[in-house]
Order: sequence, then structure tokens, then C-alpha cells
Amino acid sequence: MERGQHELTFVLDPAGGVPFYRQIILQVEMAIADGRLRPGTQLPTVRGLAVQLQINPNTVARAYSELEIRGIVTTQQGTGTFISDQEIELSEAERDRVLMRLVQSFLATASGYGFSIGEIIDFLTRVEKEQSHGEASSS
Amino acid sequence: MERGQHELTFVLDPAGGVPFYRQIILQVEMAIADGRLRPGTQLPTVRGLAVQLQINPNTVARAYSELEIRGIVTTQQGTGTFISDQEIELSEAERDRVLMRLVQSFLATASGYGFSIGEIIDFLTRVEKEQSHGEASSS
Amino acid sequence: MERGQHELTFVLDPAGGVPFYRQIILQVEMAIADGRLRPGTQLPTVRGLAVQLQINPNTVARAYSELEIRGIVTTQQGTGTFISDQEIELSEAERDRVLMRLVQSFLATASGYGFSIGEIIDFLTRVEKEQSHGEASSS
Amino acid sequence: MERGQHELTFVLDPAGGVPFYRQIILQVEMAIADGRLRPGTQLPTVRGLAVQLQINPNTVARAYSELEIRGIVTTQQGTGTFISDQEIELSEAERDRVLMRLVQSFLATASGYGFSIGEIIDFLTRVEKEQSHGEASSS
DNA sequence: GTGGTCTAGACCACA
DNA sequence: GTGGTCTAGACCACT
Repeated sequence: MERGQHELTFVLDPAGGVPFYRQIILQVEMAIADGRLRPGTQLPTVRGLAVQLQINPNTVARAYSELEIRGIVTTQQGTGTFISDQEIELSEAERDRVLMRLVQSFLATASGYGFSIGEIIDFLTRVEKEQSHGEASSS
Repeated sequence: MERGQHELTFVLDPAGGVPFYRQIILQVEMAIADGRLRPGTQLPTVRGLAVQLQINPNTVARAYSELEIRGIVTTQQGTGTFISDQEIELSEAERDRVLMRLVQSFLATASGYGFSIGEIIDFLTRVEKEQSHGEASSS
Repeated sequence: MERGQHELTFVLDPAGGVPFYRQIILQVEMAIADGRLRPGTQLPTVRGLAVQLQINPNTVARAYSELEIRGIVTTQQGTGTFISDQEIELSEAERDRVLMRLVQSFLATASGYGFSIGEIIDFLTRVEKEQSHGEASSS
Repeated sequence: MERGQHELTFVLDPAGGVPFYRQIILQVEMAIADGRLRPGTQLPTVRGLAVQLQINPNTVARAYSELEIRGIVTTQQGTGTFISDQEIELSEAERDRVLMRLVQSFLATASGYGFSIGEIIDFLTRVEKEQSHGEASSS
């Protein structure tokens, strides 16, 4: 039985114009979002991932460094890079306000492309199902 | 689930790395595929849209010129830019890819604040209800 | 009459072990903190500052890029780098909590070095005076 | 304004780029200059301090060894590390430089959240009052 | 002209 | 072994 969503393998798409370092960042973020990467987990070493992805170590370092600035990972000189504890403690009210702002800006963008809220909800629901599916089948 | 919007409003997202001119192109294309923009309709003037979006007129001009090269719009010197008769086909997969990109970057941000997909869906559902209420009473 | 604090000139100290890019970041932050740099102001161009400081453009770019990730500056492709509008709107209660956290961690560190709160207040008061002095004398 | 603290507690700041071993060295030096650490006093064991600070024992060892090289502490095999008789002079300017560095990085962060120096001073003054109250009642 | 990305490679600092 | 900094230089994309 494959372990599915629980393994983290980075894949780069040279086409599409999305820069490598941004692809790495996105994949780390998504992996955290759906639970494949948990706080404390060590990321691949800069050099290791560079070899695996066949790219320059600087490019990996850049991705990791941006993740660190955003507080998503923590890096310890000479030790490695780890997923942070992610404690953005916000009060309930504050959380709602933040979510409101995020959603509003997202909806504005999405509706510029002609997507309706209903469509977006459908899409998210599908994504959610896939996620829980992955978790359920891998245990 | 019903699709699309009834008005055409350009929205630029400075983040995400997608260049402005490409965002404009995509939004025009999707609006045509959508039926929000019909053949013969005039697009905003270069200068007008530039002011509205707070960007350099050259950027708008570049988007329009690329749209013209693709045969999607026609420019009439001194008159304006108009949607041509050209059909635009956007497969469901195409649309999904765009939505996927939008949703991914949104989810990445939101999960950084500790919001789960479920939570976001709930929130969106609430927003949707409010909206349909608003529409119902205003029609 | 010299304009004093109102001019922004970057100075790098090769000694001291503080990396160049961090020195640049610090100087931008301090300039914002004491009002020499206001929202909307354009920073020197990457290449321009690199020449002026006699360092590699990449190093300046790195500093700017970190400032952008932190939301302190905004960069527009092909246009330049600008001080952001800095709208971190927080409720009063939230503000207090954030300040409390910042101060606590700062005090913990400072007291590790043997500084008392009184000493720190004295120091800050001196800094504040110098700032208002600068502003007053330059008008 | 009275100076210093009565207890010696090491505090590490992972941010700011100052390596751990150097932070430890500085804190020991300042504690000696301060009178919080007197000749003959035993420092925490390498292993003990490492556990307490949640860092690698090698890092503590490196700090101690550098302190020994400078003649500031003496290591007695199998017994421990002790403060030597060596006087440490820290000029006012020296102290100020350290405080300046601490305050600068703190102000940069705080001003990023929109806090002014005045506000911070007010807050610190309140904290100071509470502390002296606490001390008064507990003595 | 502006900034962005990536490479190659050197050298350093930390654990 | 780990990550961090800096350089030099190429090439691209946007305004």
C-alpha cells in the first residue's frame, strides 16, 4: 500500500514560468497545510535537495530563507532547517477579521476571472475531500 | 452551480508573481469565454484602465497589443479597442487550472494563519448567503 | 544648515561581522522608524545603491527582497522599490498584546546582559530626544 | 538609575544573527563586569546549560573554551568551570554599544508594528512600576 | 531603464 | 556535516 500524501517529494516544473524557489516554497506550504509536514520536522538539507532537484544550492537556500523570513521554518546554523511551531496566536475576533480580509481579496481576484463563490466553494470542497481521503487511506 | 459574474471589473494582484499585463490578458480572455464580453464590445481605453488600475499605461498597452496579436481584440486607431468575433474556447480543465492556481496560493497564505479548509468553506458559505440575500432584496 | 537626519545615506561597516544585506535592512528600518523614509518614497535602485556602496547588486537585491517579504517595501517590476503603506491595523487590545510580547522578549534578552529596565528607559529617552531634535532643527 | 540584575540567567535570542556561543560569552563577560559573577563562582556545567538552553552541548563548550582562552574562566577537569580572578573592564561606551545594538533591533521590529518610541517608553515605565511594586511586597 | 532568476564557485561560521 | 554570505556574470521580464 502506497503511503500517498504522507511522503514529501519535491517536483519542479521547468515550464510554466514559476521560478524554482517559488515552487519549493509553495510545496512546503501546501505540505504543511495538509499535514504532511508537522512542526519540528526537518526539511531536506539545502545541498541534498539541490542534488535531488538538479539545481543550484543557492536556489534551494533562497527558498528556505524566504520561508524563514515568513516564520514558516526555523533554521539552526550547522544543524538544519525545521518546520516552525507556527504559533500565530490570534484572538477569535482578530482571526475573523484576518480571514475576512484574506477572503475578500481572494474573491475580488477570483471574480475578476469570472469565478463565482459557488464554484469556489465546490472546488474547495473537492480539495478537502481529497485531503481527508489521502489521510484515511494511508493509515 | 451557476457560473461567472455579470460585470467586468479588472482586479490586479501585485503578489503571486503574475505580471500585470498577463493578468489583464487572462481576465479579458476568460470574460469572453464566459460571455461577459461579447464581440464588438469596447474595452476600456488604455489610459482609462491604467488610471483605474493605478499602473503604467504601457502595461495596459502591452496587454492590449498582445491580445490583438492573438486576434482576440481589434484596435481601431483613434477609436478604441474592441472584442473581435473570434471564439474563445476554454475547456473545463483550462478553467480548473486557473482556479487551482488561485486557490493554491490563497490556501497557502490562509493556512499560514492557521485556517483550515473547512473553516474557509464555512466562511465562504456564509458570505455567499449574505450576497444572495442582498441580490434578492435589490432586484 | 545641514539637513541632518532627513537625508538617507547608506553606510556599510565591513568590520563587525554584520552582513552587508542586514546592515542595509537595518538602515532602511531605522530610517522608517524615525520618519526619514515615508510610505511611497522610492528607495535607491538596486544597481545604483550597489555602485554607491561598492558591492554586488545581488547583495542589495537580497536586502530589498527581504524587506519586501516582510512587507516593509513594495517592488514594482521595471519601476523600482518603494516604502509600503505599512498598514498593520490591529485592534487596541491586540496592539497591547503584541507590544507586551515584544517587550517581554526584549527585556529578557537585555536583562541577560545585565541591563535594568531603568537603564533601558533612560537610553530610549535619549534616543527619542535626538530624534525630535533632528526633526526640529531641520525645519 | 540603578544597574544590573541580581541573578544570572542566560537568555538566547535565535534571531538577530548573533551566534549562540557568542551570546553566552558576552553574557558571562557582562555579568562579571557587573558583579553578578564573582571570581571563583562556578558556571553551570556544559551539559546542564545545554539542556537548559535547548542547544547543542558543543555550542556551550565552545563558548566556555573561548572564555578560557581569554583567561576569563578556568576549567578544572572533572570539576567544572570557574570564574578566574581576571578583572573585566567594560567602559560605559562598551556597555552602551551593546545596549544600542539590542535597542536598535528591537525598535526596528516594534516600529514595524507601528509603535512609536514614546509609546514604548510609556509601556516600559508601566512595567517598571509593576515590578518595583512586586519586589517591594515580596521582600 | 527597472527588478528577477539562476548558476558557479569561493570562503566563512557553526555544531 | 550543516547553513550563511558574497561575488561575478548571464539571461529574462516588465515599464
